[in-house]
Amino acid sequence: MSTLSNQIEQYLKELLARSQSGVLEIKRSDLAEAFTCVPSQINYVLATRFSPAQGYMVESRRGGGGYLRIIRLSMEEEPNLAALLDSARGRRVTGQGGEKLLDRLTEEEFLTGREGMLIKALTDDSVLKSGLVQDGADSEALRGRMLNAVLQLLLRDDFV
Amino acid sequence: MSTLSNQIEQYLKELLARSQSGVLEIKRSDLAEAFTCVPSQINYVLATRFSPAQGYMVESRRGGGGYLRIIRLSMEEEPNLAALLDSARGRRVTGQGGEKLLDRLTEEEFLTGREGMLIKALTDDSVLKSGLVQDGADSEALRGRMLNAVLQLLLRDDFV
DNA sequence: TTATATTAAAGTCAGGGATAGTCAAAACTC
DNA sequence: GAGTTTTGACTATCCCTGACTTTAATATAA
Repeated sequence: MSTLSNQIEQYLKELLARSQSGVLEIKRSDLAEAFTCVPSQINYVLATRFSPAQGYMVESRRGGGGYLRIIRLSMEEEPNLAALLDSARGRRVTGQGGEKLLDRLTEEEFLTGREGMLIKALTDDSVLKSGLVQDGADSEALRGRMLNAVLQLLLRDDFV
Repeated sequence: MSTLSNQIEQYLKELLARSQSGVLEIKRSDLAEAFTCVPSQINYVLATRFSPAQGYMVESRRGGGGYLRIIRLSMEEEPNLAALLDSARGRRVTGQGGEKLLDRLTEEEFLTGREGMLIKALTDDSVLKSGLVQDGADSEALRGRMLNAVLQLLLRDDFV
């Protein structure tokens, strides 16, 4: 009844649930062989069912000794962060808006003072807008992606 | 899980950690025999994991009585950090290059593990290269400016 | 003693193997 | 027919090997 993609999804989520650390490492080729499908099928499953919006993120490595690493995000444990991530998805963020968010994250102790300063420095207009005209154009979109990456990282189960 | 290269890397780093002087001298042929591989495998490991950018220097000698000498470069003193900043000014930095630099700054304890992870996430290709920007070139210039900003911040007297 | 040959290292580089990623077309489901 | 799933051809990245080159020490010859 269930599609192959659903089966693979269930299998991965079961392994992940058992894993305790919230991290699952597996070889794409093994997985594909176990389910008798082409390897790229796995990428489809990951893309459609293990996105950050769905509470997961995926890292990987190619070449000999390559792997997939699926990481669970603590959406339930940190509803405030999860809500922020959700509302920030795909948003452009101004310099001021970014500072506000970072101050808030620092105040609520999701970030240390140093971390807040570092991220502010990295997301400052003086860094994102180079002398070149074109770069500056969508610096706010870039800042949005950057802050999104921060929120995602803070939600990682294995981020201590 | 681990590739041969990883194992050799770990082995060498362990020996290096045990040697108080930060210098390790070893014969390439012995090492290759110990790990049952061709000698040139060792060169691959040295090139990919013990580069100057990663905080190591390798000297060697051919012929009878030849050897490899791996030297751990320490950044204990601030002048070295300043020198790093100087050499990085205006430079474009690849994703790989950025990761290596951040790993090193973390290992030398200029950054905490969390800070390193945060900055890696912020300077990742997936963040810097939007779907809209075709030019990978620009993302490397941007990464250079970002890492420069990190180094500058680390050098500030009032940055605790 | 000097020159040459031999032996014992390490270096380089190109190619093949092992993975994973991308994308568009075909196949399937509702 | 629209949306979803599945497939496979092509690409990117990392690892490992072997043939060939270079350098240094030692042995041998003149």
